[in-house]
Amino acid sequence: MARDYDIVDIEKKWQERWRESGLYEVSNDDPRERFYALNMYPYPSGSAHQGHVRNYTFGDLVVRYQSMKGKAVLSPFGFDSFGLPAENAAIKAGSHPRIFTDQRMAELKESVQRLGAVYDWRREVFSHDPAYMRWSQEIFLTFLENGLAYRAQAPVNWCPSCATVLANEQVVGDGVCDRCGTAVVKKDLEQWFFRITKYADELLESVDDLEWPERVKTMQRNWIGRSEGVEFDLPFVGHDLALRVFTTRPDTGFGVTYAVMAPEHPLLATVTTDEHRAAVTDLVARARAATDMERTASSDSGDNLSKRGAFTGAYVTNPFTNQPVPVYVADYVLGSYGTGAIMAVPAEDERDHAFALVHGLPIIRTIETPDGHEGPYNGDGVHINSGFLDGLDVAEAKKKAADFLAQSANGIEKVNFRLRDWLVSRQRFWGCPIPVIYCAGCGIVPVPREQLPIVAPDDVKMDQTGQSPLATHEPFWRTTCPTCGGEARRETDTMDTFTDSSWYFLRFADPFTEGKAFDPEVVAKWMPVDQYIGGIEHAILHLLYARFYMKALIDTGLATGIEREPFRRLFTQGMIRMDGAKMSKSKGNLVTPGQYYATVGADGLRLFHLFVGPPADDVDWTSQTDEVIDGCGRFLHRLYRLAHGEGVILRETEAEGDLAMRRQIHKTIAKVTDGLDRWTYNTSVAALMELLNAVSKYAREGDGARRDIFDEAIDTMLLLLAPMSPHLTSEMWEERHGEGQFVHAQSWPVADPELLVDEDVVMVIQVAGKVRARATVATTISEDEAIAIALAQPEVQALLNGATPSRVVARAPKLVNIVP
RNA sequence: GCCCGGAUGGCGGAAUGGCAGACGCGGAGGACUCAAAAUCCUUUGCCUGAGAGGGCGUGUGGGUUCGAGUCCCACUCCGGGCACCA
Repeated sequence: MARDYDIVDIEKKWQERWRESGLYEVSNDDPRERFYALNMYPYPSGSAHQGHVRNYTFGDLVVRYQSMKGKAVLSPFGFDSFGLPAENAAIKAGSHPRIFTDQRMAELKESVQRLGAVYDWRREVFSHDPAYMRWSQEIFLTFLENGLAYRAQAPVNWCPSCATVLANEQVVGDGVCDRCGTAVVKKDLEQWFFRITKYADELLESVDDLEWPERVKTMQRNWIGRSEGVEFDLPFVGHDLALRVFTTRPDTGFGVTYAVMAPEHPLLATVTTDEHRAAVTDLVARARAATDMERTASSDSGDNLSKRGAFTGAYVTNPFTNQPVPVYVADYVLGSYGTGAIMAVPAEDERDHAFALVHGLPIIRTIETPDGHEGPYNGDGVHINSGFLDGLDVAEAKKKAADFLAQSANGIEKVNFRLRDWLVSRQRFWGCPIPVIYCAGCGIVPVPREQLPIVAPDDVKMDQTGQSPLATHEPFWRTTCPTCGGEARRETDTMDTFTDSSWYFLRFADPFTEGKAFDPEVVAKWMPVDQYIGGIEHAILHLLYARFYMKALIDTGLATGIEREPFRRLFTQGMIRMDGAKMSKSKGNLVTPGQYYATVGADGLRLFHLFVGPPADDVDWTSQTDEVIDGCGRFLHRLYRLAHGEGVILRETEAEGDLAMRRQIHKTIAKVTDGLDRWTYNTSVAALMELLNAVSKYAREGDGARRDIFDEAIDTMLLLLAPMSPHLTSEMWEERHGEGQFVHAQSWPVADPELLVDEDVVMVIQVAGKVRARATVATTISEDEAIAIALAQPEVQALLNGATPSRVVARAPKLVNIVP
């Protein structure tokens, strides 16, 4: 047997070479066409698992492929290093989150390097680096100055047992505290918000232009949730007040038989009559105490609903009918959406219908239902019982009703969004401190920029039952007002870690500039990200927040001359699953990559992840998986042995089969390239396997291979495989072309168009759509010639039995279909 | 409930409206070996047939087409997202 290789040695050697050579360091003034490839900012969770391997295999393939295509590729790496897991681990161990985080960052970094993924490590960024925090905080201040950050009272998650505020992520399962299991309730606290709703329209509209997976785009659209309707007044009977409501169905106004206020509605106490006050107060108290789960539970049992609504004793006048209708309070109406009150149309709205049944409220149909329809109907139809709207369809009636409300009830057409402003305050320690100071005299005072970054001290007790850990550290929060010099108090909340991951890609583009977050000119050179790669779990929040940041940074002048969308193309990879569950550390079903490095190497494991199926699909890790991984390793060994001439017969003379071999080489170039461009990596790998099979046959059987064609075949395979399995291809390329030759520094091969077209082709001859014969014909054959050949086939003659075909379809040179 | 995906051999999967099942895994048989591993070769959708061959076949039922895994309509099941947002 020909000599074989030691994959562990080879991978070690090349990983060192790549580190030393700086092959993937890219300068900001590189004149080549730019390409920004980016994997999503990872949370440093320690050694890489298969999900990481998959993610970074795809990312590294893009980097090396685009680089071989002659682009200046920006390939940075960093860590989303703030966050709860480190804080919780530190509390448990009586340690500091930084210790955990730094260690886990080192582990993940080591893992991606062991995989052979290459980055420009000079650009490394991590969220808890004071040099990064400085700019995270400055961006906050800029948002504050521009009215994009504001402070407001908001209901937060409160654990009565721990007496502390919880971040959303700490509320688990059925709305209970993840520490003690107590039901979480809402409590109003002053919180910081980012005004993301200012961009709701733009965030929604520009989704259309993104080259993103359709389902991610849909999820973004649903989350933003735009709806058009009318806002108008329902005047209270006996008060000089009106209940303002929002509806998308003004056309159903004649069917309004009651109105509903949210428990949080500011007018509720005023309009409630004394007779009903006790019941209303009771309901409001229970709504506030209810967990989100209870309140939004969609169990439409009448029992449940009856508890959740109460009559206020008040009436409003329906402007359509001029009749009074009762006003209820119910927690199925949200204080935070629309006007916090609705007109209820039980005949045409499911929720109103269910509520009306329980409370014995009248139901008046205003739209003719299809035959046999029962229950609420929200489809199109002709209006009935609707005065001036009778006979109109929904679209016509909406328009007319909106006009009517504009004249008679202060109606205005209004667009509402499901999207709320982004609550960024977190009562946690391991995050970026919010850089403001509270002064009794001056109010909210931004920390002067020259005092940034505000970094939390190390000696903070995190395991507190109270509010933010930083609030227990007096030397931190006690300060003086930068404006008046008086006693003041620092903000002790930290920012949501999603703020850190909302601009890191800009810092990657320019981590070198001192004195600002980034140089807008440099950033404009690299942005937008050409290929963003990550998990589907970030389909909504991270991507939405980063999109918002980009727009806000442009509008506040921090970024200029740059596209308003940060990520031009997005690819979301599938999950790794085992026994139906997502493979994850918390589920304890990890299959670590380490065990494969000794057998098939990182190269073989990478090849497996590319080959196992379409990159976007989930991967089921089964009992067969190890065999498939071995198969990928086997392919690499077969290539190596063939290249080293095992069983190969070489000749200088020409022979039959030479041209066919060259054709297949060039067809493979086209196929692999197409697969890489279309993210169908599994087919690219398959094409390489096919080529290897063919070359093996060509070189080992009969007359053997012409030397130059054999070399062309091997070199082409190495080039095409280089982005997938970079170590072995590097080693083999160096063996073949000499010390100092990098396969990844070569140009990506280009298929010769003349070799993509065959001289002869097998034409399929069908009778009535079934294949009955085949004939080898020239590619240039005419339709008439094709038909003549087809009709001459004995199989065709037999089936036609002398009859004249009723129809003959020719698609020369591929197919002729004869219809008897 | 609404929205988005998906369904192809024993398995992962391939296939511009034109030979369904490329490629790989697994299986079967063989070569090499004292033997095994490794490697190599042959074979492998299902039914039928000794064989040549024939028939069937891409979740179900219709449709368009000379021709449908692919396009259209209706449905079933599976996965995911959203869900009192008026």
